[in-house]
Amino acid sequence: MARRPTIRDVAARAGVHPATASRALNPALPGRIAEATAARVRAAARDLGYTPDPAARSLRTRRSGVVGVVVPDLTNPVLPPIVRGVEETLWPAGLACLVADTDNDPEREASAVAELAARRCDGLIVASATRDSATVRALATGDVATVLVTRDVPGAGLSFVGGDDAAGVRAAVRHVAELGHERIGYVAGPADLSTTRTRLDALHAAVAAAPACARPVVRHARAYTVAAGRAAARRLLAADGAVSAILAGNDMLALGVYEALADAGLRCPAEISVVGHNDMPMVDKLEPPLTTVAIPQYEIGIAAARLLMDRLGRDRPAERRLLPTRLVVRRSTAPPPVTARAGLSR
Amino acid sequence: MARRPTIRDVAARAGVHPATASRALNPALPGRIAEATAARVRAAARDLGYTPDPAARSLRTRRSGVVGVVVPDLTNPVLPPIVRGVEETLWPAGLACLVADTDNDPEREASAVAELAARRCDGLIVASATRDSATVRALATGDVATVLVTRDVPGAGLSFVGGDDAAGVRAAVRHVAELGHERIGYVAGPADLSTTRTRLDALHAAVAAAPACARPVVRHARAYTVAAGRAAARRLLAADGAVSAILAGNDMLALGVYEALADAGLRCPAEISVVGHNDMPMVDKLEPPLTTVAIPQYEIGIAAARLLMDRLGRDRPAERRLLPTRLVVRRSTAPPPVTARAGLSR
DNA sequence: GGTCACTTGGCAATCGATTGCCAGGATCAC
DNA sequence: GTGATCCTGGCAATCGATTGCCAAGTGACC
Repeated sequence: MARRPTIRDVAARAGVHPATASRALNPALPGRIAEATAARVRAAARDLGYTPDPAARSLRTRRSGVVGVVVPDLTNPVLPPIVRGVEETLWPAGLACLVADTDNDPEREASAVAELAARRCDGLIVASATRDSATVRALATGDVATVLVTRDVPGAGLSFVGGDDAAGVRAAVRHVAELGHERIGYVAGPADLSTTRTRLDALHAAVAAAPACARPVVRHARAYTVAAGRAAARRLLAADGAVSAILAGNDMLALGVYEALADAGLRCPAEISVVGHNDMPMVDKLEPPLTTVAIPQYEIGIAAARLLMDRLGRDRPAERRLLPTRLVVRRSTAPPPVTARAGLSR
Repeated sequence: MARRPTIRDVAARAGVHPATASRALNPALPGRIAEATAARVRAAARDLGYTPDPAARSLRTRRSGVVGVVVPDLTNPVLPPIVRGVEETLWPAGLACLVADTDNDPEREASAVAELAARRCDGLIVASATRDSATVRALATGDVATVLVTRDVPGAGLSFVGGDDAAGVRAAVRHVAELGHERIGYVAGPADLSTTRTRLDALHAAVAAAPACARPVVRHARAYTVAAGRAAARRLLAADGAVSAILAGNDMLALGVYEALADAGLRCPAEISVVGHNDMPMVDKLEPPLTTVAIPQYEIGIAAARLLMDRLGRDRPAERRLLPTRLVVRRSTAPPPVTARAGLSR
């Protein structure tokens, strides 16, 4: 049966040396081969349906044309748009995406990165990093270009692309403050993620900047899940029954807050307002539709891929890019009740 | 700077020939090399941090250790769990996943498959196939092992893994029939997808088998999207104002049905019941929570990966596997209203 | 007419691992 | 003691594309 054509077959058909054929087919070598010859080679390649063997090519060139994408959990609705952005930017540049899921497990992250390195990926896009990930930190000194997405590792000196969470949180706080809320609760995510830290810091700063607002009441959830959000929101409500607005570290947690409110018999937004973060699909269809901070996931993916490509080959300094976020006001936020539950505890 | 160690370095350190080192490291060659020697080689490899160069290996072995995964749209919540299942099954077997998104575009599907073939993928998992996809049909005669997921190409002779949609639809019809619904509407997906056909055929059969039921009223949506579902549901309601239950080809369409009902001022489930298909994340949090047919997405991914691995190398006949589906009854279904809207048109 | 520069294309080495074949030595049986 | 058999490990070819170097050919210019 017909073996795949090689460059020698193409060369033979075009009546030239394989080296000539190789050069004729390489667009990076303009004018290196006479146009007439190059055209003959291209025609031969087309007739034969020739595609260069990537194994042979990368053996010689030391580049694989493959980028590893490490995600914490593809099932998390935030990630697919990012991966799509990455993938759609990389394909046209001749780069393919190897996707590895870590399930938020540091060990699996380590083995995924090791496996990806063993496969000689040209670059890595990592969305799974915890703030102290030794695995990721080690990448900074390695020879494979790396871009972090969404989750940063402070001080590691790696490039990073994410949404401008701080601005989003500021907008959210301003929004509820303008509605008249003075006692604000915050359900934060797990402390080992940079997103948690960024959002929490921004929250404190923004609340401090709102003259009428009391110090926010903060509780950490153990994970960015609905169940953890519910538990944290319960603890928060138990700690301070006077909060009239709860912001959540992300939409999953906000869903948990919804459940905790239902458990406590509190109506949203009549009695308590809720704000999420990320603008996951479908949160506009909840009851009530969730007010949340939208982050440009797809664009983040694109930007990460571009940044990575910039860094391939050349040795450029790490770069940080924050893309604009936007507060999407829906119906989970409203002015605080006049019959002041808040008043009780004053 | 230190170049990556090669098998020659390992061999030199262990005091053996590279060929011996290669064999010592190959677990498929048990006893080919004396255990003492093999241990020495393994130790050397470990000390040096040796990992074989995949390019060199696959150049020689003609296998890349890479599987292409072609999805129609990663953003569709049905797909991530499938991809995870595939990926988590393939990694431990030493296979990596190249993911390509086609955005439901036949041209992009064709170029993705071509690109994946050019990269010498060992196998392909395709979730994007339309019933008549020439691209996919051509894979049946090619030399790369292929497994279709979720969407089949009838008569192509390719392996297929999906949910048992027909059983799911039968259960859904039985459910609404038992609730007392007699006039059933169906918002079907686009006709060029096998899932649409399977589900629609099952619907007709199941309704015909329910003695009390009239012929179902069917309208096709142009795509599996909320907007298309809404438009189709409107047409359906306009065509027959007497339906008391609407089944949808998938949950996206069901969301569209919800919107169309809201537009028409009809309450669900009091006036009209709705059933979806797929059990997407979050549909349990809609108002009302959606009754739908759950398909085992993650398991489908796993099964597809297993099937593919079975077919790698050996030339096995195509195989079809349907995994059990399950009707999840929530609150979007209820008995039809007694004040018979239906009665009006009788 | 001669020299020089430039263009074009060929030669052969190279990337790193795998594997068919072979040889030396040990083991065993007769 | 001799021959057959097995075990172990080495030799070298091979996979297919790329690229540094070189040589032949072409044209220009003085």
